[in-house]
Amino acid sequence: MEEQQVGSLHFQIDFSQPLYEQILDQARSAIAKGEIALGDKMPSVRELAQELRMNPNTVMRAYQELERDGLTEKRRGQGTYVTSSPEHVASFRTALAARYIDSFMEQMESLGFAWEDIEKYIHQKKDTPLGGNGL
Amino acid sequence: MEEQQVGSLHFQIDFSQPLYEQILDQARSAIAKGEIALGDKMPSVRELAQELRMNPNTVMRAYQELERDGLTEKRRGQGTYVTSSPEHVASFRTALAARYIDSFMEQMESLGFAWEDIEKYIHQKKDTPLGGNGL
Amino acid sequence: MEEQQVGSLHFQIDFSQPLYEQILDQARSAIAKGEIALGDKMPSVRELAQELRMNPNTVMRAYQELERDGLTEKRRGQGTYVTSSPEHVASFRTALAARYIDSFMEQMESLGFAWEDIEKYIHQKKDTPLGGNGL
Amino acid sequence: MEEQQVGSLHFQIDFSQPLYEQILDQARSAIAKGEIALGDKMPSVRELAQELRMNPNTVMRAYQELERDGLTEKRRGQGTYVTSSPEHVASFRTALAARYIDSFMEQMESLGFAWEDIEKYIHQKKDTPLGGNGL
DNA sequence: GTGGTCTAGACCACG
DNA sequence: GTGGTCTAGACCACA
Repeated sequence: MEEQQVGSLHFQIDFSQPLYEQILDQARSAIAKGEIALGDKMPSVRELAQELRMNPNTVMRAYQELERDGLTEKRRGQGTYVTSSPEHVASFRTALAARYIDSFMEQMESLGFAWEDIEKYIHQKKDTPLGGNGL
Repeated sequence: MEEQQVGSLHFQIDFSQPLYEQILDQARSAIAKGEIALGDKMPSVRELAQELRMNPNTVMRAYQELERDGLTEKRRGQGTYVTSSPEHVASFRTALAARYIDSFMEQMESLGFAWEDIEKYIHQKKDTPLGGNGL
Repeated sequence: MEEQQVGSLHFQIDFSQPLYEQILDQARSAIAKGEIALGDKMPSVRELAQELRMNPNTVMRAYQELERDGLTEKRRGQGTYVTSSPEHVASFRTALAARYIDSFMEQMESLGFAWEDIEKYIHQKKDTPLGGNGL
Repeated sequence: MEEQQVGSLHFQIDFSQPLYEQILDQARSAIAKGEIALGDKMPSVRELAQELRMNPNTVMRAYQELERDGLTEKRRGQGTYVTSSPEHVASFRTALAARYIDSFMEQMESLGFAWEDIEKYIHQKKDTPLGGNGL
């Protein structure tokens, strides 16, 4: 469980998931939450790879995905920049949230939980761990 | 996207995930939802492999995980049976649901959504797909 | 977890071990502890198989082992009898105990525990579960 | 009865038990005893398979169990490493020892030996093999 | 290079 | 018949 600060970005890496995926998720999160400002320069692939002690290919793969997401853009000879379009970020955020929700609902449904069960759980929230009857 | 009925179990297999994982998930689901009754015999490894047109080893791997989950039990020379303990099933179900919920909440949090946002979404849901303002 | 009383013998069978092995172990135990008297008649293979709802072959296999152990003897046309020689039982008991002890010590040694650790544990016995420093 | 040195690990394989189980037991032992240091790299699946002249799948199965025990951790594309958490090792060691002890006590009890008999035996031990009177 | 998944097919123990 | 172990060898994802 490594923790690294690189510019305004903060990374926390372990070995339980693919490394490129962790970079990707955490960069997405930083952009979605505005922890790194629109239009800002991302660390270079090389720099980030060095800081995180990874192979540059691993970082590059994450950066490619970010660009495909529309969250970053490469500028020739200058590096990678966070998009300056708030719309891009917003639409990405809702699209990803939708995917998360769908997949979550599918999982819960496969265990026989209905919307109501989950809703009930959300109302209880952190106060009580999973109870007995249903959820 | 294959669909197969094997005894009281229904399988739908594609190539987007490991095969043994799909068998595992769908068998878990069938047991958790009571689609296959407690104490019932599961299809034999060979039979299921043949029906799903896959290698017996692949099916066996899924069956081993099911047993580790406490959802099934092997009887030498007789076959694989669903546990007859409702407690095992219930505790497995809540434990897995808890994992799903935690991981989902973490994902949503990483996009900057709070409990309230999700709650709000659930209240709208199904009627309206993902909206524009936040979620 | 089935429980069955057959004559003076008591069996408790589950599916976590080979069935013939459970019969064997429990019959050995009954003879070693004198729960069935020297010279007594054992249940017939058929009878025991019926009571335990097993294949007679399974029971037979256990009976063959018992005879190899010198704990029982077949009498033509009469059935299987517990040996009437206390020496046979005693020597079997010590030999088997020796095997158990050797194998146990090997296991504990493989985890880096020495005689002294085990001795210490035995002195504490059931009072305290496994503690922190060493054992 | 093969003997093989692989890195800092020593393996001794025969055909009396499943091969993967022997690898598992001996690797557990090496880790529990500190014969391989915390955080060290294990031999790769392929390397060990080649040295022990067995199929990589067989080695992999043992490695999967080791990871489930919390004794090792896989790092994608890098290899398998011994956990660097002494707590994991310690808790595994005591848990396994407890299982060994319980099962041993049950065996001895089934032969009619009590705690005191075993204690007595331990006090004699090594000097004298199994005696005649009781144990 | 690493581990992970999968297939095809053999042989074994158990009932 | 059941599940369990093992081999040989392919192909994939990740670093």
